[in-house]
Amino acid sequence: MDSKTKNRPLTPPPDGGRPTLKTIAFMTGLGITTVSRALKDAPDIGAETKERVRLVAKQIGYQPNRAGVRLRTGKTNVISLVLTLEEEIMGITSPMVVGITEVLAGTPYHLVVTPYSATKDALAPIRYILDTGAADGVIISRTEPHDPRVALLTERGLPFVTHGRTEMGVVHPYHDFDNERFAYEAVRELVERGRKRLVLLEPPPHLTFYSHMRAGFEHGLRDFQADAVSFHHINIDHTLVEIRDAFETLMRSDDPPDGIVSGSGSGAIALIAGLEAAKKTLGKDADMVSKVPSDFLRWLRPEVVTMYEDIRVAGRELAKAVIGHIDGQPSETLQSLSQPELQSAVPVSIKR
Amino acid sequence: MDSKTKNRPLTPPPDGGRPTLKTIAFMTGLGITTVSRALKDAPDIGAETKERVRLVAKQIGYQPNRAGVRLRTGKTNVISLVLTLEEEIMGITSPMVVGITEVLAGTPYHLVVTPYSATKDALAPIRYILDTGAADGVIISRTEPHDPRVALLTERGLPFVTHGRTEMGVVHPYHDFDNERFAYEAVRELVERGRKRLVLLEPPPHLTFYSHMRAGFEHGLRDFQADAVSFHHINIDHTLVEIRDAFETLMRSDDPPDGIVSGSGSGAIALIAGLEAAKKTLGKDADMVSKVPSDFLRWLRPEVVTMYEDIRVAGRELAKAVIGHIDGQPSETLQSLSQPELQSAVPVSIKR
DNA sequence: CAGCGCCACTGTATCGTTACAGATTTATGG
DNA sequence: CCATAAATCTGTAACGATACAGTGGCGCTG
Repeated sequence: MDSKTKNRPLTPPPDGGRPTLKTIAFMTGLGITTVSRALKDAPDIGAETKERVRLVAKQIGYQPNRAGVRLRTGKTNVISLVLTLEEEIMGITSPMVVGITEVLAGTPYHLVVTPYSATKDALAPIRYILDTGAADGVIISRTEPHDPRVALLTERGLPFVTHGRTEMGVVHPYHDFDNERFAYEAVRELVERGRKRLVLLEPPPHLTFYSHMRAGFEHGLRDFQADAVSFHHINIDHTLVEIRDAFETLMRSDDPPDGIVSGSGSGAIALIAGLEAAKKTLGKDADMVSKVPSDFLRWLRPEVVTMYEDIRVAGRELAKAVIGHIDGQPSETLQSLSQPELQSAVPVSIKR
Repeated sequence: MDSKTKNRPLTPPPDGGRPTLKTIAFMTGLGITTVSRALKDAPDIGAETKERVRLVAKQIGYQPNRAGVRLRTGKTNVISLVLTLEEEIMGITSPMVVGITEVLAGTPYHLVVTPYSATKDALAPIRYILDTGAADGVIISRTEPHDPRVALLTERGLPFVTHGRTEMGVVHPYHDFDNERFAYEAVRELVERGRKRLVLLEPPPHLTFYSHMRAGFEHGLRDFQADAVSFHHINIDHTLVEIRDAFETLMRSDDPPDGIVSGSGSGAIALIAGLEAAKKTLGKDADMVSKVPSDFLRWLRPEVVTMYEDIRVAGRELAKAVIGHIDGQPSETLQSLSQPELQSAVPVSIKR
């Protein structure tokens, strides 16, 4: 056997393991290189050969070895979802993961969940991914107006998408919920119910959507002529107990609010508890509009007006956007905003 | 330069990229093999050499290239969490993922989420992982008494852990919630409140914990002398609307139950809605005990007795168990059962 | 018919790591 | 003083894929 024959595997590949390019090369009598190029539809391979290779590959269920591809090309086929461990509250992660995987299912991408402790450096997981080349694309959430993660990822040229916008003059893919619109419509709803003294349970001030929600709230107050009651010392990142206690105090004060806008579903639960601890009744002494990621509030407290944020759809949009970014589509085309959906009452079935 | 010199890199490695074994070999003047073996603490490397290598590796922040290791050894350093896309209900996935990643954070393992559509074949993702060698270990949930996934994984020798037990005479790692105990204690609670006609919202019959929960329920009925009201045509996998409607019908019947055991938190919500649609009052016409994965029910409906299933802890246990299995620990030592925790009332803060 | 270009295919080297089989040096025993 | 062992280190090949630089055959041109 002369040395020329190395690329054409005359030795059958070990049949115990999974098929490789070598297996197909052996079966078709072609060279490994040819098989590789045939499968990527390269222009210098004959049409009939491609067809044969594809057929054999399909027959034996060939799937490229990820480690081989990754080692040679650097392509990981991994999307990394970077999460705070603390982000679990009200289970926003579940539908998000579901939405993402729904989209990734039709692609070669896998989803890797990369957590970080909120008490530590939010940049740490990003650095890890950059340093080790752990992913082809990254999904991050809880964005800040000047987000160092966005800066770093942009600088290093790693495709990413944010759940939430930034304000740094960098055009990047994002998906966001229209929190401004939400708060504006929430105010409208409350004023339509005759409420005039409104309070907002807002996001923590360092996150971008804080200002969106506040802007919508204040715009609504102006347009519909209502007044704000201050509740700035508390936000949706506080514990339920803290929110409840603070709100009870507020409701017991001389001039309590009669309309409540809650920026989170779990926050709404604490607000309700605080209101009731102050011996007030929801729907009578005050009305509430809340953003919610699920159905529960609507089922248990139908008197709360709920606006649904579909996290599953967000997951889908985010996944599509990172992949788009990886594929080189311009960032401007990878930005989307989802609108709050005013939820109707729980469906009532017709009784026989 | 003679051919002997290939393993000792006299050429400095490309300094643009991340450090490799070659980088360390160049810096220490050692061979690549030596460096590799030094870092794994192999017995044939001198103590002083090991120390030097470790120091340099640490200094330059060396991290093994996962693709290289994976290609050479087959070790992926991946744990795969296999989920139904439909499993999102009541957000069980979130705390689970958090728990798992908490444990994996201290290891070289990454968490990959591998979903499947419940309407399709539950074996498909398992086969994929086996065929492509995509993971070193697998976490599966929603186990059945005779679970084909467990059979396949055992047969093929891939380490795994189940969330839930099986009944197939195969000893394998698992973590489970003691649903029997839960139902038993739930019955006790209800009888102590004077309830005698009890109904169970049970798991779907094909899952293993169906029989656990039923056994506990029936055992409780016997021990505490209460009667069962049939509700077998409905289980926790039905939609909220279906559960509510069926339960409303039951509550409107001639001889409705006065005690309710709910096998799921979201199911409880629908049951409450059904009960109230039948113009009954929770706590008066009937009492309810529910298994819950979160705080919400306790906050919104304090009259429901809740038993907490800590999914985050489950995630931690599952992660520890797969890793243990991978490391060759005997399966018998990797089995755990967590007990229901009767939740106290929502904490009340002391008012000034 | 030499020369050229094109088509279809192939060999080699390489990514980073590790298993394996040496190789070198020094110590030990007879 | 030579053979042997022990201790420590090293080269080669391979995992599976792909970039790159060919190679051989064929037809066409002048």
